[in-house]
This record gives sequence, C-alpha cells and structure tokens, in this order.
Amino acid sequence: MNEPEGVWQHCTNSAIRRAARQLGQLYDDVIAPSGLKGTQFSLMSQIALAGRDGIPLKPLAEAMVMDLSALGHTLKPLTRDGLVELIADEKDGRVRRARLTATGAARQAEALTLWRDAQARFDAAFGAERSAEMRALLGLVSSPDFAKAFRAAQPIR
Amino acid sequence: MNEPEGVWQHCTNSAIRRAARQLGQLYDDVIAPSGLKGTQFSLMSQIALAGRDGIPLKPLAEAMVMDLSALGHTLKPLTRDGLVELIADEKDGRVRRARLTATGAARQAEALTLWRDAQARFDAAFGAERSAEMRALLGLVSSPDFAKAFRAAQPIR
DNA sequence: TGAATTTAGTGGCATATACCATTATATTGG
DNA sequence: CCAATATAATGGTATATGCCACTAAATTCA
Repeated sequence: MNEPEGVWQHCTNSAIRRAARQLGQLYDDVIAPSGLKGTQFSLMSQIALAGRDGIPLKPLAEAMVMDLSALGHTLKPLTRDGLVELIADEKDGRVRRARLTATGAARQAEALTLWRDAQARFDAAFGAERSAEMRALLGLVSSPDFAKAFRAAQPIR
Repeated sequence: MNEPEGVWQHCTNSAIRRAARQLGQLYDDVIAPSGLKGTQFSLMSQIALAGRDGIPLKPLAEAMVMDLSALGHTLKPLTRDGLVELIADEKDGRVRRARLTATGAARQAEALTLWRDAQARFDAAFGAERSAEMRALLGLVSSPDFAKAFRAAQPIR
C-alpha cells in the first residue's frame, strides 16, 4: 500500500505546516477542557515566565518568532477575557507590558496539568529521546541565526 | 549569553508552531514574486499532482492533514482568482474535484522555480541530510498512525 | 422501496497570523 | 532645544484554519 505522493516529502515548509496542523489538533483536544487553545496556552505560558513585571510586546513577539502586530491581535481575545493585561512601562511611554492576571495565571496553571498529559502522550508515541531531539532541531530552525543563514544562502545560479 | 527560557523548549507543539512561523516567513519571502503564499503553493502543488481529473476535496484535505472546511475556505481566494476550479464528479453528486486551471498551472510552475531556490537555501543552511531527516520526522508526526498512537497513549479521565 | 444513516461540501463564526499605514514616544544630530 | 529619524504599538485588511450547524446526495437496511 503505497503512500500517495505529497509535496511535503520535498518541501520542508509544507511538511512543517502539515505536522503543525496535526499536532495542533492533538494538543488542542487534550487541553480543551481548560478553555484554552494550544496557541493561547503557549503564549500565556511564555508571558507567565515574565512574572509580575510582565514583558514588553516587542521582545515577546521576538521570542515567539511572531510578527508584532500578529501578537497584538492574538492577545485580544485573552485581554478581552481578562486573562492577560497590558500595563504601561515606567520608563518608556511607547511600551506596553503583557502580564497574566490572577485569573489568567490560574487558567494557565489548570491548562499546564492538561498540557503535561499531552506532552507525555507525544513523548510516548514518538519516543522521549526523539521528542527532545525534534524540539532541538525546531529550535534551530526558529533561531535568528538560521534565518540569517537562510537569507544569506546563495540562490541557484 | 544565556538564551531566555522558552515554552518551546519543553512543548513540542509550541516548538513546531514557532518553527512554522519562521519557515513560513522565509519561504514566503522567496516565492512572493510569483504572487503566491507558501500555503497556496503547497496546496496548488498537491492539486497539480492529480492532473486533469482533479482530486475530491475530502482526500485532498486528508492528504494535507487539514480540516475539510478549512480546505474549502483556503481554496476560496484561489478559485476567486481563477487558479483552481472545482468540478463535479461524474459518479458521485456530492463530490467536488479540485483542479488547477491553465492559469493556475502556469502560476504554480512559476512559483516552483522560486520554491527550488527556497528549498535549496533551507538545505544549505540546515544541511541537506538533516533537512531530509527532518521532513521524514515531520511526516511521521503527520501520519494517521501517529495520531492514533498519541490518542491511545493515555486514556482521558 | 422508503426511511434512517452516513458522507461530502458549504457557510457562519472565531482565532491565528502577516503586511501595511498610522500614531505616539523616544532618540539623535545639528 | 528642535527637527529628523527610529521605535513600539495599534488598526485595517487578507489569508489560514478549526468547530459547528446545515444541506444535498449516496448508502444501508428493514
């Protein structure tokens, strides 16, 4: 039974989006009882690391490898629902810092429990070692250095 | 210089989305002159494989690991712009087959040239061998068998 | 054969995410 | 200090993508 030919076998971009769709569904199904999507959980978890001071949107976007305006839009449902708040920066009037509200922190903690289940399933299905290796490779692809190397690579001549 | 802590170091779902955003930008920049986005190029290339008969939306969605309705939505800009057409199936009145128009095929061919450059850059920056390995791993994650294994890993209670 | 069920698609709604233009603040150079 | 420039964020617009409800057509079964 031959697998049908697919672009993803040749195109890394297609392959990664396809896998992201699959993983998105699998993780979402597990953490859905918390009322959060996987993307929201990721974002809130990253914000949580900043603690009470919060983190300015610009560096947050960079850490997430996300466009700044996309981050702003993605935050809207979260601020609307009172899970995240944007606070002014003391020093720089342009800056807004994202911070979890008490409700948001509780929600994130709740989702964290479910996430552990999802991640454990992934490790079980994929192998814990390959899982860590995969994250390391994905981390490389996501790095500014990789982007630089990609852009600098010589086009076909 | 310590890298800041990030969720993506622990969560494979976060890691893959983050890498997908990065790759999306990099590939998009390269194939933009064709007027297509990376996602559109992927989809059209997959449709192209079906040739003149086209391919019903359901199996196309399955191949792309995409929700059927999401596929329908994604196809809209392409049908609107006359790059893809949906034709009736001879045997089954429920089925619509997606097929590239002549214009769409030409556009896809044009984007293909640019894509080769993008993929070559990826291979150069990441290593051709690791690149192929990565696609293979992503293919595993995208497979129905992996989804089954993930869901079976632990019962929800 | 006709009713019940399954299957393929469509449309509405919501989030995710990008690019562009604009605004509000800083920072810098003269 | 002030004008020019740079930076952070916001809002508009468009595509990407998922869930749910609904329709149409095929299949199943009594």
